[in-house]
Amino acid sequence: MAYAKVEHDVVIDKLMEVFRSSGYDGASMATLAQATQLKKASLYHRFPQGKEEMAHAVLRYVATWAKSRIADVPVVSDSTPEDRLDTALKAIDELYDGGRLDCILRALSHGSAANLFQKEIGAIFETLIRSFKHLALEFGHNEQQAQQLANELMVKIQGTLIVQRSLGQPSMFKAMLAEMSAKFMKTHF
Amino acid sequence: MAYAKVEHDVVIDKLMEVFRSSGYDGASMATLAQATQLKKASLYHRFPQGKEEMAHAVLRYVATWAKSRIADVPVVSDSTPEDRLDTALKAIDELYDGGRLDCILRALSHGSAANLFQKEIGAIFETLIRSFKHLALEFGHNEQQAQQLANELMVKIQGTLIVQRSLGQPSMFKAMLAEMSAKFMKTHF
DNA sequence: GTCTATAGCTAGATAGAC
DNA sequence: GTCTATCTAGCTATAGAC
Repeated sequence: MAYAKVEHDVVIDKLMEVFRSSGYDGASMATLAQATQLKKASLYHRFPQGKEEMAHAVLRYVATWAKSRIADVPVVSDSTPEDRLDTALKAIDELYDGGRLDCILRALSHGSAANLFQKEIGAIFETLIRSFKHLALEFGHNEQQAQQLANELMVKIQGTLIVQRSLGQPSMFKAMLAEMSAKFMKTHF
Repeated sequence: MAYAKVEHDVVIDKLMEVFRSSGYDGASMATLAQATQLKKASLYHRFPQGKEEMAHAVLRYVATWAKSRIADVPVVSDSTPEDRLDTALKAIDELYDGGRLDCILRALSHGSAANLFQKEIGAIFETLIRSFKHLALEFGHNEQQAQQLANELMVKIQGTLIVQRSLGQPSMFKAMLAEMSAKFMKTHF
C-alpha cells in the first residue's frame, strides 16, 4: 500500500465514528469525507465500492478489536479470572465511552444496511459471547449458566445503551457492567 | 377533518411500518407515499411539516397504544395480577411480532432523528416502566425490586431484539418474555 | 383531498488533471 | 493518492389543476 498504515487506521476510526452516530443511511459521502479530511474522490480511491466497502472495513476493524481486546485476554494473560473479566469489561466500557456512544454493530444492522453486514456482525457477536462464556466457565459456572450469562451480558449491553439514552440516565451503563461483573463472579451452590 | 378517521389510522400504521423497518433517515417520502398509497403531495397535505410531523404523529399513536394496551390494563380489569401481567406481555409480544420486528422507538432515536423525538420517546419508555413497576408491586415486590424488574424488562426487550436479529435466533424474544414473567411472579423471601 | 408536474437541492459515483 | 469538476438519480418540498 502506498499510504501510511497509521493514517489508514485513522481513516477507519473516523469512518466508524460517523457510521456509529449517523447510521448507515444517515452517513453521506460528504459527511464521511469531511470527517476523514479527505475529498470524496479520495475516499473512492481507497474504497472503490463506496460506503458499503467502508462499512466492511470498519467491521473488520471491530472484529480485530474484539479479538485482541476481549477474546485474547485469557490467552495473553496469566492473571486471575477476576483480572481478566475486569480487563474485558473495562474494554467494553471504553468502547462505548461509559454508555454515551451508540454501538457500531447496531448502527450497521438497520435500514438499508439490514442485510448487507448481517453475517460479519453476527460473527462478532458470537466472538464476544464465546469469550465471555469462557470467562464464566473459569469462575466455575456450568455450561448452561455460562452460556446464559454471556448472552445476558450482550443483551444488557445493547438494551442499556438504548434505554439509558432515551431516559437520559447516563449512570445505567456502568451500573449494569458492575452488576453483571458480580453475577459472573458469584457461582451458585 | 374531511377524511375518514379510520383511514387516517391506516395511514399512521403504514408510516410506522416504514419508519420501523427503514429508520428515520432511510424512510424517504417516495417510500412513505408508496406504503400509504398516497401521492407525496397528499402526504404533505396531511402532514405539512413533512417527515418530522409524520414521525410525531406515529409517536402519538404509540403513546396511545402504550397507555391503552399496557398502562390501563390494571385499571380496566378486575382480574388477577397474573392475568394482567400476561395480558401486558402478550401485547408486547404482539407489538414486536415475537421479536421479528424492530422497535419504532429505537428507529426514531438515531441518526438525524437523534434529538428530534427524544422527549416523546423518553415519556413512552417511562409510561411502560411505570406500568410494569406497578405490576411488580402487585406481586409483592418492594419498591426497589419493582423498579429494577421494570427497568430490566425494558432493557431486555430492546437488547434481545438486537441480539436475536444479529445471531439469527428467533426464539430468544419469547424465551426472554417467559423468563421475565417468571421473575415478576416469583417474590423473594 | 387528491393528483401531476416540477423546482431546487443533495445524494452517490466518476473523469481526468496534477 | 489527492484533488476539482461534473454527471445522473434521488431527495424534500411546492405550485396549481381538478
